This record gives sequence, structure tokens and C-alpha cells, in this order.
Amino acid sequence: MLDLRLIREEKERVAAALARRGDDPAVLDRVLDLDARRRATQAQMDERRAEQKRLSKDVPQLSGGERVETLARLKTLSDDVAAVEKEQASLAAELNALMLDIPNVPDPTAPEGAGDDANVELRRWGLPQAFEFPVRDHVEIGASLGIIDVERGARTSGSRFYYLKGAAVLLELALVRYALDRLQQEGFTPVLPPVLVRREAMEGTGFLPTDEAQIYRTADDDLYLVGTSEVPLAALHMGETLNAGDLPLRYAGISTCFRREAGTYGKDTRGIFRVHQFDKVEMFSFTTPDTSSDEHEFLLQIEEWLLQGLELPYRVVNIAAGELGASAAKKYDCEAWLPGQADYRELTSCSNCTDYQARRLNCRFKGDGNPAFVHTLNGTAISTARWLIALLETHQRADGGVTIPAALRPFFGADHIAPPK
RNA sequence: GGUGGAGUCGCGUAGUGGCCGAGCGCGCACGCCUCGAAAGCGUGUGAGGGGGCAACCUCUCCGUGGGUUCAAAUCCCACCUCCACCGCCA
Repeated sequence: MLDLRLIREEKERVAAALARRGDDPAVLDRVLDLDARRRATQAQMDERRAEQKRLSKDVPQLSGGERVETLARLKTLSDDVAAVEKEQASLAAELNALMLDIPNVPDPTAPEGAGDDANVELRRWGLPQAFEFPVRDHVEIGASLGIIDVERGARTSGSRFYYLKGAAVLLELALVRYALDRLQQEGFTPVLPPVLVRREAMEGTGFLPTDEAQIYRTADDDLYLVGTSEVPLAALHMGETLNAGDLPLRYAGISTCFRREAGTYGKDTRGIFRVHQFDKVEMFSFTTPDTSSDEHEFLLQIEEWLLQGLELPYRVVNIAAGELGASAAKKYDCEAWLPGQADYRELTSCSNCTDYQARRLNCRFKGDGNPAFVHTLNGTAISTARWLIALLETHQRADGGVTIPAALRPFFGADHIAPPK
């Protein structure tokens, strides 16, 4: 949610920002019109209510004709207030619905344009390895080792579902511990959050109403399955006023993530690159406004450490304004080289949502001055399906086994996955 | 799933239709007192919206949302959360 005052005072700036995202700024005129009308009715309502309060104070002391007369006047006034209040409420509701749909203002350093080709590559780390044998992708590797079963996953639950077995399970758990260990060193508190959440949490984080089609909803209880633990982590301090001295608050959420992937039928259909269910360790920070930009770089730094530790070549991409999610002002993706696809693909994503989520969640902090909205940031530490792909494909061996990078061995318990017999 | 009880300004409590648009205690802040401190005394003590250059004025908020009424913390309805007991499951 944007600050209404910002739209009132700097409409042109906000209009330019929406244009950068490829959105129609015309909505701002409707917002301002509704806002002006809402404030006018608010003033009317306040005035009449003040009058009503003044008069009704005397009622207990009055008697006889005077009392009857005053009550009659108050009745009229009361009806009047009710009418204006109704109008005010409907204007406010209409305004709020519009505001919920307006995305965050992109950061000046987010690149111009829309589409993947508008994203700007910032740097590369590592070199895509040259293999001395025919490279296999994770589907082949997973099937031959008997550790990823896509066919039976589809039989049980439909396409984009899968079974992980044996070494893949241990690898996944090792990845989680690997990330968690590092994050604890950096001051993140591990959290196992609820994965079914109320509508307020989805709305507060900006996934609703915008991404309704991507979210699973339970039929009987009106709860939503989270697509990332960003949602319950952001909602952790919903409605709270935090102490400035406690910031930044850093959490590492571990959860299964559910995504409908509606509208992606032809895309990434092979293997477990784009799936309805995966597990993820997510970083989430609550900061003051003046430190969020540094925190964003910090989260990116951690993502790079984690990738480098696993010897996965990658590049860092600054996402274009037109490609940003509704809540993000700025976003970095780390794309690792996947030998099976011979391309860099997204493994992590980290966003600075500034005060956009905080305003929706009503999450503030208080220092010396008045309470102000916090800034929220989120970033992938590791997501299991895609990191598994990167590991299996990057560290595959000629004999069909897979080498486990040194940093992961203490958590995996072995230095390689044995080739199939 | 059922029955009963509860949710008040940081904490604890008062409050069954107008003198509560919220009292008291604790806590906290400032001041007085003191060599200093404690105690004591005094003053203050939330958030949000609207208006004004400003001092200031005004409205909203007693779990949430509706309703009754000229008037609701107080009455009615629904929901949320917590507690207790019963049933069921682990």
C-alpha cells in the first residue's frame, strides 16, 4: 500500500513510477477524486457528530416539552449523521480497494523496461564447467539414481508434483541445515511458521488481491496455503509497534511452499524446476527505513555466500521495474548455471518492499519520535527443488554419481552420491 | 464437535444506557525535596484521521464487525482469541 499523502502531494512522481512498471497511472486520478470526496464527507460527519454530542449532553437535565423537542432534533441529527457516515464508509471502501491494487513505487536503481531482457546483469561468479562426458539433466540423473520420481508424483497428485527419495531427501535436509547454520551465525532466528494463513496475511504481504490465481485456498475454512514463508514471517509482527532498538529483526523461515503456477502450462514442464510444492529457507528482515537499502545488499551477500559455498556458478541480476512483484521496490535474483538447460536460471530472489507491506500489515516501530512504518525485506536462502537441480547437474560425474561440495558434506554425511549399480 | 467463562489506555484492575468520549494502582517520564539516593509530593503519560503558518480545534478507537437508541465499554447478533470442563483424535 502506498501512502495516500504521497499521491496527494507528489502525484506526478507516483504516476511516473507506475508508468515504469507498465501500469496505467490514470488510477491515481480516481484515487484523488475519491480521497477528496471522502475527506469532505468526513468533515461533514465530524461537524455533525460534534453538534450531536453537545446537544445530547443536556438531555438528562431536560424535562417536559423541552426534552421532547430536543429529542426530536437529535433524532433528525442522528439520521443525518448515519446518512453521511454511510456515504463516507462506502467512499472509504472504494478507495481502499483501489489502493490495495496499486503496486509499490520502484526504486530509482531498478532498471527501466519490462521483460527478462530488460533485467540488468550485475556480475558473474564462477565459470560454467566443461564436461568431458555427455551432460545429463536432473531428470535423468534423478531417475537413474532412483531419487527423483516425477512420473509417480504426477500419478498421485498431477503434473508438477514429484517424489524425492533416498539421497535426494538427505541432500534436501543437508541444504536446509547448511543454510540455517550460516543464517544463525548472521543473527537470523529460525522459524517454523504456519503454512495455512488467513486472508489478512495474504493481503498484508501484497499477494492478494494481485496474485489470487497463484494461490491455493482451502474450500471449507477460507485459509490460504502460502507460496513462501515470507507471508507468515511478515505477518509475525502484524499490527505491532516494534522497538526501534530491536531492529533489525531477522528471521529464517523454513517451510513448504505451494504454488498453483496457473498460466504456465507450456513452461518449464520438464522435471522439478517449476513445481506446485517445494521447501524453502527464507530470510526475512524488519528494518528502519534508513537501513533497508543496506539490508537488501546484505541479504544478497548471504545468497551469494551460500551459492559460492556449494560451488555453483551464478550471475546476479537487477530486476527491471516492469518485472517487479507488486510489493517490491527493488529485486535481485541470483541465477545459477544449470548444465541441463545450458542457461542461467533463477535460484534465489531478494526484494526490498520498503514500507509497502508494513503499511498493509500495520507494522510500525517507535524510537524517539512518532511511530513510523518499518521496512520489510525478503530473500531466498535456499529453495530445495531448484538447488537440488543445480547441485545434481553441476556436480554430476562420468560414472553417474554426484560429488557433494565440501561445505555440504558435514550436513550430508558423505562426500558423494554413489553411482547406480 | 459440545458446554461454560473471559477479552477495558504498557501491566493489573474499576466500570450493567447519559456525572466513564474512560477512574484507580503499578510502571514510565519530568519536576520538587536531598550532599546523593530511596521514600514522599506534584505534573504528565497511547494510536490514527481531518482542519490550521502556529498555539490549537475536532472526529474515531474499551478484541473485530454489524445492530438497537437522541445517546453504547455497558443491551442484542455474528466472528476472532484465550481459559476451564466434556467428547473425539494423536
